[in-house]
Amino acid sequence: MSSTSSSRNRGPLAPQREVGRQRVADLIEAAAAVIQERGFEAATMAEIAARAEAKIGSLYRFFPNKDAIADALMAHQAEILRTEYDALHARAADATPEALADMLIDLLVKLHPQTQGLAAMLDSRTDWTAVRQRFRAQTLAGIKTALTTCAPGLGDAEADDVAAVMLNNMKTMVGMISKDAPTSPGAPEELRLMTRLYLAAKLAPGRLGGGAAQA
Amino acid sequence: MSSTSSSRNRGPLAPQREVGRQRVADLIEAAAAVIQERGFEAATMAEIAARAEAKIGSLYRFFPNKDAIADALMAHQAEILRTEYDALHARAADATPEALADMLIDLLVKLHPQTQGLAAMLDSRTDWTAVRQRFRAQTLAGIKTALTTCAPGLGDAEADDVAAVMLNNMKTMVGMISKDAPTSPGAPEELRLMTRLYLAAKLAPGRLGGGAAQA
DNA sequence: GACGAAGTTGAGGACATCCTCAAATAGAGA
DNA sequence: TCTCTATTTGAGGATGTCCTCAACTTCGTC
Repeated sequence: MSSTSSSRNRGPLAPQREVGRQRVADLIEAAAAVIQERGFEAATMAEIAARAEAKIGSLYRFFPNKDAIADALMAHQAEILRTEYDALHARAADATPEALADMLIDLLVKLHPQTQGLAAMLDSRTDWTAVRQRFRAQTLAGIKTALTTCAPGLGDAEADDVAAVMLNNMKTMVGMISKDAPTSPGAPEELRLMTRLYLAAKLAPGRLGGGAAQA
Repeated sequence: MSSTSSSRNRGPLAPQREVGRQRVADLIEAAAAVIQERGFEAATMAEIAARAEAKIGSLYRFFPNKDAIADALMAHQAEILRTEYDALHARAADATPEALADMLIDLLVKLHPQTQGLAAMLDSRTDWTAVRQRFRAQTLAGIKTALTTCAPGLGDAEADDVAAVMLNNMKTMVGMISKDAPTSPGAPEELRLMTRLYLAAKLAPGRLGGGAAQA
């Protein structure tokens, strides 16, 4: 019954003094690091506190339980996503499909270091589908806007479909570049090539023969 | 220090009587189901035993610890992969790139139900990178062989790269089709289209204008 | 300096899970 | 039937983690 946990706990208990604000900042940073390394379940409150050079009691002063830490991290990540996609749309207006493909791919790659903690959390908890879907929807909406901004002629349903494919390509690229990924060296460039081919075919049909639109 | 756990425990303790063999089979099946539902960490020995209608002591008679169960499941999955890719290579010889794209995608989709437990395990344990990479390498080799069988002219390093991209496309398709995936309805077909476009460009260049081989 | 609120500390309660083990039972072969 | 071994059973030990709480310290304000 912890599926609604994210609504039960109102993030960190607001600190009132400067020392408290610093504590909370340190704790959040430590939590992100530990969760990224070990996953959410395996990350222990004790280790999070230790990494922030705090005692376990201090951790529990500001975060009533483990889920509250997760909530705080999520709120942080959601804000980052929002601002980044806003910035993207401005540049999507007059871009070629190939350029847009690069922009989208590079965006997630750039965001990756800050988003790693989030990914670790969403991966390690099966019962977080609601939160996961909120993030997914937010990201898909951002991509879709970029797509239709670039190619206003794209149909609505089709834009959804293309956005879904693009999101997966972006995720794949992040996975390939990620630290412990034993991918073959040329794979990222291949992925980029495929993405460009695809977006060109979808957003500027007729330029590449447009072919094979359906089996 | 449980990273070498897979080599410490020699799978299930071999049962000697028919009733024992049935127990082991039931336990493995139950373990696969529970791990798939809850993830490896959250799956408890008690629940696995209960689902197999066995007592906890019976579970520990055949599997000395939790990791032994994981090992048994992995061995099972590896065997499935091996036979399936062998079957694939026979059909890859005289296939168009588009047909090969379909074959590869449909293969993982077909395997998905049996592979779900494996995926759940590899996802929930950070310290399983060695095993994860063994599976990844095995699958990549299978894809690579299919690719070079279909297009003998493909270079060796390039085949590795293309295989990596294809594997990710296959995984993405599985994710899209999977039960709790809120993907837009046309997305799977879009992914298939992209995969076909890409393989055609790589394996039969010159047929689609070959274009944009590099930026 | 005195007061009260904010923040610190760490032992330990509550609970869940992995795993053990000794006694009981079932089944195959002599 | 008798014996020996495979298998079952389930209470409970060992361990680890989340979280509590009451005593203590620090800091801003009057």
